[in-house]
Amino acid sequence: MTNRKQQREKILDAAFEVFGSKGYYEAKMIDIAKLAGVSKGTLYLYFSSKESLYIAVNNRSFDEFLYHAKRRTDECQTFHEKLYSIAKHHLLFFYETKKYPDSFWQAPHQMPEMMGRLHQFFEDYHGLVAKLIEEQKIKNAFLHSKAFCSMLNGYKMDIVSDDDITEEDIMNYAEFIVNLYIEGCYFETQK
Amino acid sequence: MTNRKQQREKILDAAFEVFGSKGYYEAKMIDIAKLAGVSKGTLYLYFSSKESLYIAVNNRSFDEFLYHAKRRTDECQTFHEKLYSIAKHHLLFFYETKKYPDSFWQAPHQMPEMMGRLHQFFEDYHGLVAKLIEEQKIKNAFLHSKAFCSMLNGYKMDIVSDDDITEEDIMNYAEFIVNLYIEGCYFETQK
Amino acid sequence: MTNRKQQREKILDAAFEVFGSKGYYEAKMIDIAKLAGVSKGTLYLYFSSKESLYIAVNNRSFDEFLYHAKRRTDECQTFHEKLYSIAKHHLLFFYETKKYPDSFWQAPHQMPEMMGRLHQFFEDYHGLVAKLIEEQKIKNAFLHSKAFCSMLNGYKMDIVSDDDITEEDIMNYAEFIVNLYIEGCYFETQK
Amino acid sequence: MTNRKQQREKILDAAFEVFGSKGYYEAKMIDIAKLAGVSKGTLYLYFSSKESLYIAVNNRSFDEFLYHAKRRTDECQTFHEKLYSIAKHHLLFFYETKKYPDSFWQAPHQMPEMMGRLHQFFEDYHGLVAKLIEEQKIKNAFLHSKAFCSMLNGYKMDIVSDDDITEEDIMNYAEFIVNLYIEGCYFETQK
DNA sequence: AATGAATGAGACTTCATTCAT
DNA sequence: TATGAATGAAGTCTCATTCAT
Repeated sequence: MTNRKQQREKILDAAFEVFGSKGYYEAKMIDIAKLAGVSKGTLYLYFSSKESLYIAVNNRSFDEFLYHAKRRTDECQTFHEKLYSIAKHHLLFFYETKKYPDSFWQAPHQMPEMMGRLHQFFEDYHGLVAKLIEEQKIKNAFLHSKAFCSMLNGYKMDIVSDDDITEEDIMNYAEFIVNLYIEGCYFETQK
Repeated sequence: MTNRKQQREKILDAAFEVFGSKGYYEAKMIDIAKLAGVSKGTLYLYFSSKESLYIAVNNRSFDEFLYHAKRRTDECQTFHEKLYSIAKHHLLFFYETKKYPDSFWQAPHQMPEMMGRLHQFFEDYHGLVAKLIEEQKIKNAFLHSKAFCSMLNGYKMDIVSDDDITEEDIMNYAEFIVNLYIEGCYFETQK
Repeated sequence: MTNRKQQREKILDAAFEVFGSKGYYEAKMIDIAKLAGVSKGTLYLYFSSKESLYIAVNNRSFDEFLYHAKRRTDECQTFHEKLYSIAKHHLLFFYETKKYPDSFWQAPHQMPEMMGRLHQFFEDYHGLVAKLIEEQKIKNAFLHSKAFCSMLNGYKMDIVSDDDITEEDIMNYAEFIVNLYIEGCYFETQK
Repeated sequence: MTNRKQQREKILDAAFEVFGSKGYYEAKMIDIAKLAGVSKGTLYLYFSSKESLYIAVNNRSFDEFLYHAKRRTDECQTFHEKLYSIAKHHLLFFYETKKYPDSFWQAPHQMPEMMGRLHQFFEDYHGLVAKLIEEQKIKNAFLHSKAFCSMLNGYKMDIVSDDDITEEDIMNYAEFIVNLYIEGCYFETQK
């Protein structure tokens, strides 16, 4: 039924919040159940274990992230614009989910399935970005993609822990990183 | 006694291994004790709790990392060389401790003291790098530092999960990142 | 559910036995669980900690004791009868629960909540007795009450440790104390 | 050596304080050692176990109490005076050691040797008092003694928990109890 | 005689998961 | 389908006691 699907989504939403704000180990099934407005037992009707619920949450998150990343770059024309759309999307994701900082692409060790899925996500994400870079005839596009995305990642902690940060700051960050990546470190310096 | 200090180090070494390979939550005090060759109770003679042991391990790790990072850049002359020494040191740290991937500067949530210490470490590290950058008359040196170091961080996963990676690969990575940072994305491209 | 209340009572009963016969510190949660026929974890569904279970046991005991003490004195007419009903009730409580000698109104130190509750119990009990005494126009009724009840308490150890004591002995004790309290030490002596 | 005896006393003093203020179970050997100014190991050179130290502390306390009780009654003439000296001594003991309320003649269950010793103490104490009572040709002197001493015990909690109580209050209590015991409950009432 | 580092049994408590209703 | 009471394995931490120095 669509009802079953709705219930599943409700649980995933709750799990996203709880896993995201507490981390996998501090998150308790009972908290997720309460937040979803169902009983503990019901969680197990939809997901076979805490771990599989965690993986499902992440999968949904990954898919959504990639879907929007792709859609937005497709709407852009120039290389600069495309990179900028990636950067914005990436940083805004941090900004919009800053209440759930543990939801950011980390896998608890000793959880091989999740590790694999995480790898695949990065593969896909970097593949997306690498394609943009390749179009510029730049070699080692995958390496470039990792470098570029890593710079974005590096601002996560700032975004998460700075309470006063604004959406405008995010845009400036994004612009800064794109310029730095394209032109190198002296881009703001008078020659 | 020097003996007491040795014992403490022995425990810290064991804790580094276990926390580093399993992560905070999957690490068990009994495993640390066994690896250190002492009893469970002894751990508590040196550290008041699992959490404080974890923090002590990280503190030692941070201090050592910063100490060497500083020493090595001091031995270099040019800007390029200095950045390269940072990059090498950073990536080699990942490489040498790849068996303990969870030892890389992550703080479990809900552990405020550790979070604070982690912040301070990054502050110190970025301060170190920012000084190098400032000497080049580059503005927003702290932002630059975060971008540069984040690129280094971005290769962590590759280093950790690629079994065939060599020390030479590390050097090439380092060189690549320094060039990318200084010259921008077209540095290998023929104009 | 009535079931939930029954389960709670079952646990309280078991806890009364174990705490009562071993004392707070020697009592083990696992023993209480076994005696109640439930698992360790179940105890914590009904009581948040060993300490709170202990307090709950005592509260129930206090309430019951006071309830019956009051009911029985209300059925009596003369001062002598009323005191005698108190004395009987008090000593019979010792007699009937002699297998659980640690259940007698002691609070482990370092347990402030329990200490407070114990105080309140004595306040209530002495208030009950003091009212009887006041009706006799006797001054300092609270002091009298403490003296009277203390005499009863003084026989606890005899009752608990003497295996051959009978219910008749208890009655004689009670009668003795009432007479001693009312008439003074020469009540059995020929002038 | 006398030195050995001094050391022993020092430990007993410390143990009295710690056991007395925390109770047997909450008292830690390390605290006793620290307070005595010796090491943990040293405790075991003088006492074979925590339990035997506890018993030794109590034994010393019992002996001292009885010694003084006896000496003081011997100095009195009349029955009233003798009872009053007992009452004063008993209540002043509570008063002077009110910082160590757990030192008052309680034996943790599951400690048979201590239970036995406690019994013997009461036997001795009541024997002392019973002799005074017997001299008055009162029958059942032992029962009387228990009643009398129990009344004294009953004020322990007041003495311990009332911070503002004075030595004069103690004397009044003592006088009150002696009168009550001798004359009965109407002793202050106008006939 | 004195120390104090080391031990390890054992206690309380948590929580993912199950299953009767 | 949904519940939530019950389970019990497992983990952290304590502390009396020992023993090499």
